Amino acid sequence: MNTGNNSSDAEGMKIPLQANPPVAKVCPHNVNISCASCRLNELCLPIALSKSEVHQLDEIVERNRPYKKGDHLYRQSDEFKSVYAVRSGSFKSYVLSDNGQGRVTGFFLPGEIIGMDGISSKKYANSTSALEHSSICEIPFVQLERLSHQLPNLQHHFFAIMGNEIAKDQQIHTLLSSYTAEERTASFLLGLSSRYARVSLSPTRFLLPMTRSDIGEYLGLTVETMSRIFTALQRKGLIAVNNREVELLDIEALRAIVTAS
Amino acid sequence: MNTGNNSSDAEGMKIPLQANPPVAKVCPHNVNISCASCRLNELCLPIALSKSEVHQLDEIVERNRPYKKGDHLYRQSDEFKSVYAVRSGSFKSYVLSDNGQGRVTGFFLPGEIIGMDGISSKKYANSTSALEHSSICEIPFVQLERLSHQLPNLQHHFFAIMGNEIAKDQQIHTLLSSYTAEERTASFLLGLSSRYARVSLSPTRFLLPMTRSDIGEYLGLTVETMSRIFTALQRKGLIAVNNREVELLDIEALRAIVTAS
DNA sequence: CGTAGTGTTGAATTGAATCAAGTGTCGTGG
DNA sequence: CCACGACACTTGATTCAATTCAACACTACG
Repeated sequence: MNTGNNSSDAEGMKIPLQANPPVAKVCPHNVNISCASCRLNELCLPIALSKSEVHQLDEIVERNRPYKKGDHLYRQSDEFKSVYAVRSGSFKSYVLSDNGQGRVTGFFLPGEIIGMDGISSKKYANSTSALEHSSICEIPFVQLERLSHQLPNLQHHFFAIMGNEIAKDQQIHTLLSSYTAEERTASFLLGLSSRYARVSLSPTRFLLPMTRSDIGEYLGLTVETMSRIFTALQRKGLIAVNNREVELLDIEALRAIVTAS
Repeated sequence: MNTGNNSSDAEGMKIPLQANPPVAKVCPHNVNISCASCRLNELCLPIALSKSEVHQLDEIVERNRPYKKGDHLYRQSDEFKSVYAVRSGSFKSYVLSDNGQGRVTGFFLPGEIIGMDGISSKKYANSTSALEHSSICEIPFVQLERLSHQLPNLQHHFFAIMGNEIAKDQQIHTLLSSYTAEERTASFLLGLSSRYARVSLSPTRFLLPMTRSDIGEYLGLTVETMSRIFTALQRKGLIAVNNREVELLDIEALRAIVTAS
């Protein structure tokens, strides 16, 4: 009910769209992996938990089969049931405005938590779908709360995760309310860069899992503007773009653009 | 250290800037009031707590003396120590951009919680100051965490408060990324309206505690645009404005503006 | 191989910013 | 209690960044 239409392509072996594939030999979409052995456990929910605590967390985590591009984790106003941790691939959250066009509210990379907007109203405030072949750990919220009550470390950490989300959202508020198109784009690219770095992927070369249109909706700009800015940044020698492939050639200069504001 | 320069005007008896003063006879800035007897306890942290639980919460709440207009609760990158519940008056959070000009990231009315952006980084991400003579309950976060661990109700409720903040921030993301100046303003006024209603003040007549410039910074618009939009909405007969005094004359029409997007 | 989705580029348009010049309001100190 | 100064707000003229409209190129996938 709250999960979208998964594909039947459960054994998909497609190489992930990351420029630098992870070192681990296991398929990143592998369903049979515990929190304890997950290469993301240092960044995800298990952070700061002891071995036995991680084991308890493991018990409540549901590892769904992989999601195909476009599959939904949940849809706007579905009943809130779980939060999700991205194990591989990437997702976008979006809302549909009354006139039909969507607005992207967030992108999620491995190790990041999805769905916290539904906690208070008991309904998800947006829809979330996979941008590519991806896999997810689902954490039923009632059980997460119960376990948090038992494990102060987990409670502390989940407060921190939510606080971080709040801080990030406020940065975006500032970005949208005062940055130019170029500043927004530079900031977005730098943000992606550090998020890829966090999961040990190259911070300077990566594939964008989302379309220009998605980025534009996220940054409050049109596709055309996105395209023009990418071209402009490339002409200035700050980045190299080829379709979804991006290379950041001059991080300092990009940072200077953002800070200029 | 983390609190700004409070004034010595502890016994200030000024009538609060609300259009409809609260029914309670006690001074709304009164320092000596317990959570149990606070008229906001149905909307604030004590929600859903039992009598004895409220009593325990009471023990950790610090009721500082009132803040004068402009006094700071904390400043950007101060060490995170507490979250704050507004008891009376109002506050704004803002960040200063490198070129010196500020961007307002939030307004806070009675019963609302301030400071959650500092939880994860252990530093406040913005500065927060009083917009008028105001009073606050300070809740040291370490103790709030400890108590949440003991009281599942409190843990649950604080998760909900944070989730609500996240959902709200995402709505603003959408607003900033796709609404026109008029839509933003209408949405802002309707938002204020329901927040005043929540604390039993008139949803149609209220005084704005913040300047046009504050609103503009919050909505990503200039003061001049704010002024023009207010005038335009007034000419259309949707609102009546006189300085800080606002009356919403046609809520449905305002809603229609917002939904039009 | 064809088609739908994605991306690019150009020209015209426009909503809001900027620049500029005021008036109104409030709190303070003389 | 009034006068002063600082700040808050308004209104108009002009500019500009980004959107819109339009046409086309690329790619990827069934």
